[in-house]
Amino acid sequence: MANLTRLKHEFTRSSDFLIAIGDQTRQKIMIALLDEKVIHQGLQVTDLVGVTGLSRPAVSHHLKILKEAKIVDYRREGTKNFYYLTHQTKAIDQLKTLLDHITEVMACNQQR
Amino acid sequence: MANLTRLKHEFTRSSDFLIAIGDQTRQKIMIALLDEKVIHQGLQVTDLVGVTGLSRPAVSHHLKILKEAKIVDYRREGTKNFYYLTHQTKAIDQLKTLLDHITEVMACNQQR
DNA sequence: TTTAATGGTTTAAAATAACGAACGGATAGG
DNA sequence: CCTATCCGTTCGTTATTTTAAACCATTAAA
Repeated sequence: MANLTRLKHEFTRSSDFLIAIGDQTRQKIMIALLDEKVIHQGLQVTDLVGVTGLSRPAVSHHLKILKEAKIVDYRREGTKNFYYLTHQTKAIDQLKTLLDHITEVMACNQQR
Repeated sequence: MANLTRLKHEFTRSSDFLIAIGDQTRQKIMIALLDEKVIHQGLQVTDLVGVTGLSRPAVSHHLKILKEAKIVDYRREGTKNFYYLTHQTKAIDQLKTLLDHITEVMACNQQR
């Protein structure tokens, strides 16, 4: 009962995140950002254009979505914007919670 | 290095699942199916039409996507199709693995 | 066999998302 | 001040997704 209401909220809460990370282009961007452990100062939009093979406006568009999903953030330096992953695990944790609850409810149904 | 290659594959592997569960209508369908713990014999398409407020072809379409993502399956009884959640946790587990690895790589970057 | 119920598929329309060309704003360097 | 660099935004186009009307197949019931 309350379980399903909770699930409903958790689905809603994780929707943006799910949509954000479901897209192939955005996955490429995230992987590139995960990769920059050497540089560790963020990647410029121009760099990500190279990674994705898309135009700058397209990349800019995806970065906006990732930014709104709190997955990335950026820092200005002159005219340059350095994008990096917010090292927040909040969205990840919330999604994990959702997945756990789904598993839980399924297991509960399973046994009867 | 190999970490990122692995992540890339895991992203690809979970893509269908992410896209499937990111949609609001499909979330409604899944919640309805999770709810049928009393009946526990599956829900008919007509039932799901009521739940979602959409037309039958639309529901049928979403069920197809959920079916291809191995999230639901169905059983025929005469002219009736009873849809239920495959109680497979494989896709869920794979996604959890992905999330764990992301967290891992992020933590690794964090410390330097 | 005829009629009703159930539901998948095809088709076409509508809504949404993704995309690049062109533009403009801000900053750095000369 | 002028020029170049970097990047977001606007706009119109294209691609993809979502949707329902119409159609067809299957099965059950009369």
